[in-house]
Amino acid sequence: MEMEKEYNAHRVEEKWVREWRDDLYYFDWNSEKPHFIIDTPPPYPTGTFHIGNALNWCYIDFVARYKRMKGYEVMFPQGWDCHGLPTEVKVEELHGIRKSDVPREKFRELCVKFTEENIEKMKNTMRRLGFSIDWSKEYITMYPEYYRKTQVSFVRMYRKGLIYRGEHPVIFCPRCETTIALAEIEYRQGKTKLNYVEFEKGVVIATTRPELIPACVAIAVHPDDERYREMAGRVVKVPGTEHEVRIIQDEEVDPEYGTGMVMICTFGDRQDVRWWKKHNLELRDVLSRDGRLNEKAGKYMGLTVKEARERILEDLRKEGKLLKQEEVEHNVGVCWRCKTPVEIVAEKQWFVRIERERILKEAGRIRWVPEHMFHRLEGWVNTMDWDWVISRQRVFATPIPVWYCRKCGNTVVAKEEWLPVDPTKDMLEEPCPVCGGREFEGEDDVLDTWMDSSITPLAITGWPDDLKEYPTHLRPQGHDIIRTWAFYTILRSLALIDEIPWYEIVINGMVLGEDGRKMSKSLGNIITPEEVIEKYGADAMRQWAAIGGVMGTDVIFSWKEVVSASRFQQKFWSILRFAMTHLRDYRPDESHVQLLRDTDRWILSRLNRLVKEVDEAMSAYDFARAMKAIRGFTWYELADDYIELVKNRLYSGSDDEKLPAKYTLHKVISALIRLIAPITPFLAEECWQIFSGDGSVHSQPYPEVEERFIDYEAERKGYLIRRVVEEVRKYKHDNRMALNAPMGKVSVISPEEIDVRDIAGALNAQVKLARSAPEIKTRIAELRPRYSIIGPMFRDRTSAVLDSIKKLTEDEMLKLINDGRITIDVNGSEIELKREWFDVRVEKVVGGKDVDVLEAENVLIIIDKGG
RNA sequence: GGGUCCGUGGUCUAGCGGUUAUGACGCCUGCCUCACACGCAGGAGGUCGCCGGUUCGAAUCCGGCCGGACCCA
Repeated sequence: MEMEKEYNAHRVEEKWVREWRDDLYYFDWNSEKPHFIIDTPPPYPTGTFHIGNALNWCYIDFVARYKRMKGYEVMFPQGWDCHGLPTEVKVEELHGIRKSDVPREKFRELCVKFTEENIEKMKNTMRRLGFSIDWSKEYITMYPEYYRKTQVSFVRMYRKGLIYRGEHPVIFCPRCETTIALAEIEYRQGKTKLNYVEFEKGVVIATTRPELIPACVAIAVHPDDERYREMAGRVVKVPGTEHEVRIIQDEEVDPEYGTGMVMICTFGDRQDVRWWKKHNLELRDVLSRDGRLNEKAGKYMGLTVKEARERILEDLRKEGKLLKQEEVEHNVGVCWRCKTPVEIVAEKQWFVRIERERILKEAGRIRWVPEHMFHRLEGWVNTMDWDWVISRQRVFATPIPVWYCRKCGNTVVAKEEWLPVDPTKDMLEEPCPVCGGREFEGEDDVLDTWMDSSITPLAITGWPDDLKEYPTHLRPQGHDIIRTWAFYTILRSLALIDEIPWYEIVINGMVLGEDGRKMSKSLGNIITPEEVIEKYGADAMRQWAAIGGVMGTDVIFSWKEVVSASRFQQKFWSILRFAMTHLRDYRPDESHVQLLRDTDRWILSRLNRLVKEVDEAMSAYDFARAMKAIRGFTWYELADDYIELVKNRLYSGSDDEKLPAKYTLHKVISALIRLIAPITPFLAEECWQIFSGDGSVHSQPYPEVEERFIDYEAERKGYLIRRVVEEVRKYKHDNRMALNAPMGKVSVISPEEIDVRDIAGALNAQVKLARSAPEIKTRIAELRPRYSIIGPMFRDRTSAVLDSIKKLTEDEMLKLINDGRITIDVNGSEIELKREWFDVRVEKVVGGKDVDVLEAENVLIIIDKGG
């Protein structure tokens, strides 16, 4: 097969997308190989697989392909976390309806159809990127076979007392008209007015939320605050209302803020909730879920929060009770989906109990990569003071499998064998176990989407019917969802089966735009995977992902990196193209090992150390190190040096000279193709077909380190050979000679025996090796101690030793060089110095005028200019 | 306000106790040398954020300061 000069990434990649069969990646529970199960993130099917997803999946795919080649049976499933408000909103827009305009069931169907289409779109991108997903393990949370599992998890946790229904303040998003969990709040910084409001003479509170004055249930001051000490216990009237509140004391009041007098209302913020609970205060829930004040707000009833704010301030001003307003910085909690400021309301909701100590203790048993990401979880768990609200007032979600008896109000939770159910349409067959009533109200709240996605490791391992293996091996995810997905999954796994969900969790960073900022529409710095593929192909993009950064850190998208990645592919292709002209008919034969020359042994040693390094880096999820090592070796050692050195031998050497070079080239190419396979699967496959044609590269074993080839002496010799060639090339360059210009006779004077065959080939010169050069006198110009040797050897005596070295005479230095050692006196004690502790720079006195002398390391190169 | 991570040539980055600080991109010079001009061979460019401390020796360890990012209140 003729290889084209240019590597055509698009043609190659599209070909393999078509030709690879899905069953190449099927996971088999019955396989004898050690299993490696990855609990992959189920993305939200928005219809676009964005570049952040791409980074995450590249990492997963590197691991999956690497582990497969290392002999593991790898499960790389793919799920879709379908439920949730964004889809509801999209569907409403798409059909120009409100969800209440059509029957619940009909609306759900529209959402399902919409989601299915989005999944299809995203799958195409994922296939094009070459991810080795086991599509037979795909799960979709909106389908009954999955959400049945969510419902089973609900029922089991309810029976264990870990889920309860109760009245407690919860975060509420007026825009989404639903409760949300603490984890779903974001904070936005902004400016607002701090209002000084006089309740009575001497009782002036400072508040940023005057609209909640009707919800005031107490006034608090710091117990040590001299100003208000005698006021504690007093009862004051709340302006604009008929009710009265008491002044109480609490250490958490900040005397410095405002007047040092704070109004507690139900509820302005989470601090209010804490005070309300601690002091057992009355509940004045003036805010309804439509975002308007209710009858408890008296004359302000029916106003929105914003309107109420204006009206109340106006009234206060009229009465002269608004003493002053000042601008302050404050943080407002907003809904993470729609960025609307959230409110706190108290309502009957379903909750999951949070066992903080247990979760932290168990989470500590999981290996976190990078380690410090565990602190994120720790920090989050330690600030959670409420349980997890799991009921949502939405439609497109897993139904809560519960009914309420119309007669006695008893709560009936479904039995497992009834699941899946939808209590809004499935009626209960059995009578109420308490009163025997037959009339029930189905729960029409639904479950938080995280209830679906927090059981993914269980779902993929067969729970609840047939749990095959647990914990899973790896959870790869972004640091943005530590407090949600990671946290909830750990919680649920412990709650349901008393086991951690995974042995290991690796946390990746976010993708930033080329300007180093978060990608966003408004900044216009969004890059899509599609445009990267279109310009440079999937492998180039995957290389960017690999090399972009260390696990856990954010990665800046960079076209430059993508371009240099595609250049590397061309380089790799060219190397293969060269190699194949010599390997076409070559069959590797162990008898060729004895013919290996210094350059061959050098590159083989380097290759095997490369395999070791890349293997270690891959297993530590350090893809950047792996990729950099591969690139560096391929480009700067194999291509620039080894190939340049052996070219002459391959083109015009004898068989005994050619065969070891071919043997070496074969080894190196075979290993390299397999090393790059997890990162650039398309390039690797194409190259493997040309090189070997023996099955898919993705079914090959990972290269093994062959210890017999690791040879530091060969590496030193190889290094010397490269240095000699480098020096002479520089000489040719400086003398404006073409690099391949013939140059007559060259003598290499080396203290060590090195093979000059390839030096001669690379320089286009006759090269002879000599051990000594009697016609050249040398003078020691500099004797530089190697601190890395001398320091550790002499420790605190180093300075003294160095001083004595400085005092060495020329003769003593010569003796050291010629004999390899010399004994000197250091503060009265005898110390033997050795040749190898020094770097030596010599100046030479040349005998004949027609000779140039170069030096590399300890080697002299004498160029016969008469040539 | 608390926590975490991070400040290395113009830009990005490796190194995290021991020679003259790694590499890439960009820049300059020369070369179409039979794998590759998406290339080859050379070259210029750095007070390793600042100040102290530990040490024979600090980009590297410790403390403080300055600056940035993220997470949380």
